[in-house]
Amino acid sequence: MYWFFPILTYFNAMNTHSYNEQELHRIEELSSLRELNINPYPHTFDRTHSSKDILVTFSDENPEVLSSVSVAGRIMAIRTMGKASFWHILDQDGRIQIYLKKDDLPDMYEHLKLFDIGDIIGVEGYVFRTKVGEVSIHVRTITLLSKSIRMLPIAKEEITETGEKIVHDAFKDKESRYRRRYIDLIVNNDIRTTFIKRSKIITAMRRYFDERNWLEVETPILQPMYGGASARPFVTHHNTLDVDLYLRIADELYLKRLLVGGFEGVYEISKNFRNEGMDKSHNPEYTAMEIYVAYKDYHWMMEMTEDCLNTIAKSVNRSETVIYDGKEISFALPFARKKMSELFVETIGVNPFGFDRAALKELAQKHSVAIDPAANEIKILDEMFSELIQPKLIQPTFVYDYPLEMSPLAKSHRTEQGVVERFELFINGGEVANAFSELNDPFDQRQRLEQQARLKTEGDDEAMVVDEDFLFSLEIGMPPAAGLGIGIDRLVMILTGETSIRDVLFFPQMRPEVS
RNA sequence: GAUCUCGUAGCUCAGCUGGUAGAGCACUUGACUUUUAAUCAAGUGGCCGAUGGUUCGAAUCCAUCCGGGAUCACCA
Repeated sequence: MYWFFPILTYFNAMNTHSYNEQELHRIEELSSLRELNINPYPHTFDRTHSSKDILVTFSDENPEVLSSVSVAGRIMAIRTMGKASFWHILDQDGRIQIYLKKDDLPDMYEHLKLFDIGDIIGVEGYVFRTKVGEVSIHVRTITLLSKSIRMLPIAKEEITETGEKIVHDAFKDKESRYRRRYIDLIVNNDIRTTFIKRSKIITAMRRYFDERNWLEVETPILQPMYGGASARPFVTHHNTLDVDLYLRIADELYLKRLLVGGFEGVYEISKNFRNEGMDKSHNPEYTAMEIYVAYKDYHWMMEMTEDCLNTIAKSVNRSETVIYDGKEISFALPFARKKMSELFVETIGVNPFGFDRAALKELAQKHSVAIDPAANEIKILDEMFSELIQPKLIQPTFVYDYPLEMSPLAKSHRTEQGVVERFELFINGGEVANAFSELNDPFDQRQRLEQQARLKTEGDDEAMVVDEDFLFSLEIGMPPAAGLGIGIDRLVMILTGETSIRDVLFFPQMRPEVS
């Protein structure tokens, strides 16, 4: 049947894209393959091993253990020496060399010129070690599994005498890598391991919570009213209901409703959306983990947080330390704990909690912190903290006991006035986690939200809105509880050593390309 | 949003104060039955991000725009 699919058939399906000369040549190869009765897109292939399986299993003493293996992967290098060829194929675990010899592939060898870098193939053969010492597969049968039409940017890897790996002509243009991440993943081995580690971090976190019988739940992304954080939302529209809906900025208020509903430990790993700027540590959609545990407070949560992160770090890095941005970060227990007010005293010699606006402005000026003239007390305080103190918090540090006005969903401190039971975890000067003893007094919560609503009418477009149903749920009664949010992307950045959030997201947000 | 910087072949990059678009890899053809950045020989391949301007002449100079990166501002 295949000979009824000449190249003209393909032209009908390829009008929308432009092909260069090399790509047109590959499309011609498709026709040649079909004329030879070689299906360029078969349905399955049975593998016995991955590349890594073979490399770790092979032994020179007992090579016959691997006398018949089947491996599949993408052709990454072709070195033809007349009647014999050495290729490298890449599967999820890495590369392995295959050896193709004309004598052993009498029917296929001459057709191998129809195979290109980028094609996915399956091979069957026996494993041996070449003269030069590379464990390789001596191929008995080769099967085309997917013909590649587009050029792959091929980097060449050189192993120096000292064993150092040099990559020549690596695919490194950031824009192309982000826009065509699938190519990046094929070609740049490091980024693949980063994403594998990202997955393992999330798995380790989930395992930690599941082992403690906390329930993973899902709450709405499309919300009639947004809340749980201070941020500007995305707005969308539901046609049938004819209402505007918001993409969630946090899942806090829904998870607390579940505590009201009787669940005693719930968590969600959620995509959140914030309609704000983008930079090395902000993407419009990002992943957060929020967890709420009944009958606990923020002291307990601090211990759980450090233990959880310590467990994850050890699990994915096999080490309590990681080098980040040239600094050694240690996840060893316990993490440092600093009261926010004490940090102020340590840094500027005074605790500014409770200062009026004029006094705060003067203090900010004294320490050269630029302040928006319209900023209220809390914004000035916040600004001073993030300018003067936050950059110094390199090792994991819990900062706790925040000013009440900064934290409308946190419970008032049991002994201190004007302070809430809240902590944030900072690593390398960046905020990684945020937690409180959750406010469950419905009257206090109403006052705080109404204060937020006033700020909103005064022009603070990140202030929260009053969610009456949430308040109603608190009136039904929420148990005392501790809540924690962790920025997953930032945690992944630190544990993988990546300094841009775009390098821990498969598909970071980009401006659309104009065609 | 502001400033700086980049955009040349599929990839990585040269291209100087304006004068016929270059290299390596990749690709094509040929040689080579244990190579590994394989090698050797000969080739193909470009709207020089886009649009205007200056000029006899623009990849190069100028302006605007479009994308990216970095820094800053806002935020997690």
